[in-house]
Amino acid sequence: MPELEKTYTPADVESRWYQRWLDDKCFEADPARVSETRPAYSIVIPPPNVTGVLHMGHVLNNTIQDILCRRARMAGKEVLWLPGTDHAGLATQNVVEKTLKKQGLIKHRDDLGREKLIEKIWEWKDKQGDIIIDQLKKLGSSCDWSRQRFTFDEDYNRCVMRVFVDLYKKGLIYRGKRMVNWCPSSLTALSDEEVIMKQQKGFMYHFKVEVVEAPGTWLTIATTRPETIPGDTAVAVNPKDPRYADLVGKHIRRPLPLENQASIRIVADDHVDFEFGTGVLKVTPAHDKADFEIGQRHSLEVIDVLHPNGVLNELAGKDLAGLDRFEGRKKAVELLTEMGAMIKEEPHQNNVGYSERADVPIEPRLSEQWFLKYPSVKESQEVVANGTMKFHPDRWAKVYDHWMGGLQDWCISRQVWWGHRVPVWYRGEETYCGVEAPEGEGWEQDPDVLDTWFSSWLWPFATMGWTGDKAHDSTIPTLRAFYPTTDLVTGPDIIFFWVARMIMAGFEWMGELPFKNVYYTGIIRDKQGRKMSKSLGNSPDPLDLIATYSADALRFGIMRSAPLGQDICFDEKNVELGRNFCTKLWNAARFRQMQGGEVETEISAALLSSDDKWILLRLNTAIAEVSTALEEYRFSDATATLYRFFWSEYCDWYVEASKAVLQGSDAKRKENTLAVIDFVLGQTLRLFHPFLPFITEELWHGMGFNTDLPENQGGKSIMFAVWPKPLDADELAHFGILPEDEKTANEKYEAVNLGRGLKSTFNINKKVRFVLQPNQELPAYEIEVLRILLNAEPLDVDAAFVPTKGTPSAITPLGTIFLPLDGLIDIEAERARIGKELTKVESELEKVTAKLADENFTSKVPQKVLDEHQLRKTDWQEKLAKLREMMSALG
RNA sequence: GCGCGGUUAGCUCAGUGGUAGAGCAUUGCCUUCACACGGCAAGGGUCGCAGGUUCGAACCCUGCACCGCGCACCA
Repeated sequence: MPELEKTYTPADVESRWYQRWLDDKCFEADPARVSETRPAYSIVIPPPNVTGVLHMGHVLNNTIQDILCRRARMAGKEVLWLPGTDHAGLATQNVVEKTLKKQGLIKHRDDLGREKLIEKIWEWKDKQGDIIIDQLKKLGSSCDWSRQRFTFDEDYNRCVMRVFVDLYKKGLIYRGKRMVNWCPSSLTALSDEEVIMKQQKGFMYHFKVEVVEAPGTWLTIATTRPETIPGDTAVAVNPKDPRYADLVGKHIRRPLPLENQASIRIVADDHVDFEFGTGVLKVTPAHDKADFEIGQRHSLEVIDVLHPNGVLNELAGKDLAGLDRFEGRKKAVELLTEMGAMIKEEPHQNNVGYSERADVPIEPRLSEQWFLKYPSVKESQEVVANGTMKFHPDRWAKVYDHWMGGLQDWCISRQVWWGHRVPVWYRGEETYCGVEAPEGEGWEQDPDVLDTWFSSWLWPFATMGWTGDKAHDSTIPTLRAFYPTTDLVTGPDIIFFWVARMIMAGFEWMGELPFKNVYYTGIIRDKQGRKMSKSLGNSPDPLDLIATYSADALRFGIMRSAPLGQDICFDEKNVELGRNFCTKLWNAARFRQMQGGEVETEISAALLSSDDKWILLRLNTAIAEVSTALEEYRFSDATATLYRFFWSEYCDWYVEASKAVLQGSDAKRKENTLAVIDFVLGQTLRLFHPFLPFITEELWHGMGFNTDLPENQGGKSIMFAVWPKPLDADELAHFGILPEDEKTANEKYEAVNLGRGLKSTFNINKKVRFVLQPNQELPAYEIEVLRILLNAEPLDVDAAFVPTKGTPSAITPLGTIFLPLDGLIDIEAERARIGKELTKVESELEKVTAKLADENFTSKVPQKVLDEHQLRKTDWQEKLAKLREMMSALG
């Protein structure tokens, strides 16, 4: 056995092992190895943006995926974790444009033009695009890097084109002039999902307009957007509103623009809520979705008063033209006030749609865009509703179902340059849609590119070689072996953007669901409960954390604080705890090494102590708990079990107890104890490996646990060692372990706790004499363990012990423990201590006695509960009697 | 407005009907030959509020409050 360094140096160890795993191709999946006895397990990574930098969300998400993959490998599965990055259309173009502007190379993208800018972005991608990939490697991610994909690779682009053409031919993709969400900052259309509603504090402006046919009659209109008045082409009232019934069909004079105070119609429309505002709605078909629809119903003119960038145009009139929309609003109020039309402005809270990325209010805008009617909706909705595909936690299924039930056509075209270009060409009146450009002269391709998510939704199969040719695809080994994938791990914030669409795409082009389980992580928040974000600067840099605490520590820390489906309150303390845990593991291994070299013998049933049996039973429990927790995606429960088992049970109790043998003179027993330790440590390292891949690998080899194992079962790497199984009934019988063996040791440990309590109460911090008045026969071994755990010197066992008056004592399952204080007895202190305990026991006894005396209780309760209470009562009674005895002994 | 989640020790959270738990933090003691990134011990909670069901409720039901999120939305 090589000797372990005194201190663990994770930085060296982690980079060394990661390189070794890569060199040995440990992460590479081979479809040919998949068989009935070696099932496939696959995950596709949620591709991070190429512009991305690793943040805590990635850490959480990828640690979970890595745990699932590593656990699957140890369970003997052929594992594919398929990695890659997303070209992230607009986001990436913005980043590169900004960089170029900063470098002073361009003032505007038009300085470069489409081709050149795309070239620049590719250059940037080739240089910077792998940063996040390298960061994922630092975390220990066991992805099959030989299969790394990019959503804008040539192959992938072809997939996107095929899908577009297919949908176009099916009539599901169409082009149309519609009201869309327009981002005046990015100058592109957005999908509904990219618009986030934000509450705004603004003003409601009330202004009056005169009825043309009845001079002197005025209507009051309430609006939040007076700058759009020049675009008004009607006012609307509810047909059932008696106040205005006689005005319908008449006209009012539109106050703006001043040079064109047109007369516009008063129409009746059900959309108008007569309880809101004044019950009179100004209708601006060009700048409001609902108004546009009213306009359609009443054949109103559409007057667009805004430039695409949100600046008012000449149709807004000479006073407003050239002003930004918000400046224009102020100006419009001024103008209305000057002409005496403004009645009042009152503070008003409303919700305004913002562009998710640019964080500016979007404009509803009439424009020509490409739309998609979602395919395979029914199957996709059903597969989740009927539980064939499982969501964890399952409450997200409801959210999904609700969205799927109210699908709106998806605006898929974007007016940016970086992305998959719409595969449609025009020549005069002709339109051509195809994967390749059409033959012949004079064709011009549609300038738009596709929404990034229009490529991401193909990720599970486009990354596996899909071509769309069914006959061919069915022969592709990767697709055959690994599609559908097993688990998807992602955030609930992209359930509509990505998950739902992938499900539909899966059914549409593979005829099958893309994954069987979806695990939704929580959202990482800081200590104050705020979402972690760049702008708040409250997100720690994971790489700093790795540098300070190690990747293992970061993984363990984040898993420990990530309960199923709950947001995560991140605290660096958890990472520190992870680091401490690794140190503990390292030292526990060193302790084993210091006890001697390799053990040749098997564990001998005859030589097992009660402590050995206890730890083997606790290990059994831990294995079962961790395995179940992982199956149910309860990662924080799994780490809690590991922590408890290893730190409290193994280190604090078992290792300390085993010192009785290890420091003793019986070589055979010592050998046997070491064999138990090796067994437990070996199993423990396996259990830990998915969570702490690096230190477990280092110790696996450092302790020589790999030496006698076959190459592919732990000889080469712990990641292929067999996942532990609890000892079954036969094995337990073989070792002579009975369930009650746990109790024997537990009683001993309880006695220790009570003895230590005495010491602490009386402020004894040296080795000191204890006397045990046993209530049963105790083997010498047990006494020695007791002595060591109590740190007693000596521990006398004396059934006939007569304590000096006032000697502190404790009633334990093994008998009464005395702490003789030879002349230092503080009778008052002891009386106070016993008095306190008496009070507690009396009150407990009272409670349980009262319950048992209540016929209402005894007649209705199951026998089991009754027995429990009866037993408890006896226990308290015994304890009470002893305590009284002790009290009276004090005089 | 509709829906979802949360409310348990100072903090982060377990705990789905039968004696209120863990880790961290705090306090005290201990540098004992694996580990001070450690050991041992102690203090600390009317389980958000009000009703109800039950022999018995942190847990089940109803209502309410507060925090967070999602969807929808009226100018």
